[in-house]
Amino acid sequence: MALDFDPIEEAARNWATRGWGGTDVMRAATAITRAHQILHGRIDAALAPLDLNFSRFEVLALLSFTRAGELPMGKIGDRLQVHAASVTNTIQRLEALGFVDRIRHEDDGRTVLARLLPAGRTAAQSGAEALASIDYGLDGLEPEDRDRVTEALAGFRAANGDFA
Amino acid sequence: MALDFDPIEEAARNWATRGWGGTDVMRAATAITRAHQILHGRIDAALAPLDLNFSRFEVLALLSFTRAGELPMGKIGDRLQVHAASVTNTIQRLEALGFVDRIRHEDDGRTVLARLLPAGRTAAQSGAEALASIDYGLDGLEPEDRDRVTEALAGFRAANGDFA
DNA sequence: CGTAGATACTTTGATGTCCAAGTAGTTGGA
DNA sequence: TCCAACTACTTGGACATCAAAGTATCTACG
Repeated sequence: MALDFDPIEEAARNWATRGWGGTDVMRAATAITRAHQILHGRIDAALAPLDLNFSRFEVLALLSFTRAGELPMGKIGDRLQVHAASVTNTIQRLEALGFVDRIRHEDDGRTVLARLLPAGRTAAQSGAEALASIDYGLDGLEPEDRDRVTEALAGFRAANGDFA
Repeated sequence: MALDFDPIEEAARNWATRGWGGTDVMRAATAITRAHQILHGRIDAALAPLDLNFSRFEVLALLSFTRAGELPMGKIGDRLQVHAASVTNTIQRLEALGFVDRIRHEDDGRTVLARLLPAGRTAAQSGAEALASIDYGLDGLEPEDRDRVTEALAGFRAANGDFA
């Protein structure tokens, strides 16, 4: 289904012809969007055999990086920048899969801790290997471009409240 | 809600510590994902007052670039790289808003053409202005970084079947 | 011709995300 | 001590996306 021209350049030409302005940012934004679509598809495909998708893997990876293997729901949302309701949903899936369970916080009755189970730790490890084996979906991005993209976008993220 | 550290660099450190490999691609992929989240949120917010979101705007823009202001549903999906069912859904919304209508193809009874209506053309114009006014969501991305991101990702997209 | 297979689109169902509202527990000031 | 405001999470509803199945139409080949 590949087109025989770059749809972004085509759109940029039309954009400029209409005098719509901001052509360079339009191109960059569209490139990011399309790259994300490709990435997301490849990553989810690689994780599917493990009953994971990217969101679920991110949670398992985050938990496996903590000392106790557990985190409050709210902290997970903060770190992964997703809505609290999405965290609830994701944790419910992981719980059904036997990868995590939920426990009450000792001192604060409002807080629910997601706790990594042995099967979840194994799944995180397998997921990391699966992602490494497909170059994290970035097969085709030249090594020197990887850091360039990372650096260019780091400034953008910082300027937009992603971190201080 | 902003963190006081870069969560990507933090994840990269943990990643490397665990010997999970592919740290540089992980950083690039995560940066693209987060940038996309920020972009998408800003773009949708800018378009919301016009009863549009990014998908709907893309369709209107695409139609406005054609000579006759109409395209088969399938072509729209090809150009925007979205599933046929999503095109059906998006066109139904745009139809309910009075921005497009659907007509039968003269020669092929299977084909449905989405046709831009005057209100839709106006909305596309307004949307383009709204996006230009927020720098297409890329406020904070330095001008010299814009083309750098576009170029770096063009190679990636081409290598992944986006276009020839 | 007639029909099997291809094509174009829609419908249905499963997922995932967000927002807004609801519930439960905590905290600080009168 | 008490209660109003705040915090943490869950629930329900709206939307968007995709996959797979269903419907209608077209085309190619015997």
